[in-house]
Amino acid sequence: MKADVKLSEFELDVMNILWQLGKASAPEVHEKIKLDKDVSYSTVKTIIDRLEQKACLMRAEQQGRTIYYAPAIEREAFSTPLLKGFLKRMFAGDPHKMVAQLLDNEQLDNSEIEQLENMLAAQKAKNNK
Amino acid sequence: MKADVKLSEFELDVMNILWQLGKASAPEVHEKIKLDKDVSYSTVKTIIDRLEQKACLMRAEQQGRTIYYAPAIEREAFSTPLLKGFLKRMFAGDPHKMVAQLLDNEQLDNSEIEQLENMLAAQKAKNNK
DNA sequence: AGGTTGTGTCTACAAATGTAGAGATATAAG
DNA sequence: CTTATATCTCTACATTTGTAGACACAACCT
Repeated sequence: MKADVKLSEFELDVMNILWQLGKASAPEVHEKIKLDKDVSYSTVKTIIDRLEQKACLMRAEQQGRTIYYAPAIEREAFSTPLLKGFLKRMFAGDPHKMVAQLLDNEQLDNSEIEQLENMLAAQKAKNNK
Repeated sequence: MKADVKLSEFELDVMNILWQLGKASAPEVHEKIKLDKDVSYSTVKTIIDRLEQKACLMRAEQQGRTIYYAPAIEREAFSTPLLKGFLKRMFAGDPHKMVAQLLDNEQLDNSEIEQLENMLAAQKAKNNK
C-alpha cells in the first residue's frame, strides 16, 4: 500500500462518505457534502477526480452515464498513520491525554463506557497471553 | 477564543514544540523541526511569523537579537475541535472505533490500561451524579 | 426525431501552504 | 573599533487545495 498518499480535509470528507456508503455517484456525494457546506457540483466532482488520480477510489459500476465510485483503500490505511500523527501532534504522543479529552468532548452514557471497559479488559487479556 | 483559526500541519508542528517547551527562539524551533525533516531556517521562521500574525504565539522575551516565542493559545483550544473533526472524518463519529484503533496502534501495558479504566470509572461516577 | 436534463470533462483561478534566498543589522569576538 | 556571525526581515515562488464556470453529450421523455 502506498504509504505516502496525503489527503486533504475535503478529500477525506469525500472518502468518508464513500467508506460509509460503500459506493456512490458524484451527485450523491454532492448531496451528502451539501449537508455540511454549500459547494457546487463541480467542486465535489473535482475532488472525486483527484481522488481517482491518486488511486484512492475507483469506478465500481456505471448506470447510464452515471459512474459509481467505491473506495480503493481501506479506512484503516489512513486512520492508522493519521491517528498516530494526530496523537503525536496534539497530545504529545500520550494516549491518556487523548482519551481524557475524548471523554470530555463526547457525552458517553454508561453503557457506552462499559463497552469501552470491555475493550480494555480484552486488551489486558491479550497482553497477558 | 477565536473559533475559526485553522492551522496547517507544519504550523501545528511548530505550535507543538512551543507547547512542549513553553517558549523557544526561532533557531531552537528550527533545531527541533530538523529532527523530523530537513528544512531551512527561513522556512521555519516564516511559519513562526505566520503563527504570530494569527496571534497563536507571541514574543515572550528577548535576549540580544534573539526573540523567544511562547504559545498565545492553549493546546486544548485546538485539540478539542480537531479531535471532534478527526473523530467524525476518520471514525464516522464513533468513539469506540477510535479507541479500538488506539489500542491497536499503541502498545499499552496493563498498568496504562488500568489508568484508562480508572478514567472510565470516574466518568461513570460523574454520569451517575 | 428533437428537445431537455442530468452528468461528465476540461480548464481556470484564488487562497493557503511549504519552501527558501538575499540582504540588513545588532551583538559578540578580536 | 572592526570584523564576523547569528538572527531577523523581506520578498518570491512552486505546489497543493478549494472552488467553480463553460461546454459536451448521453439518456430519457414526448
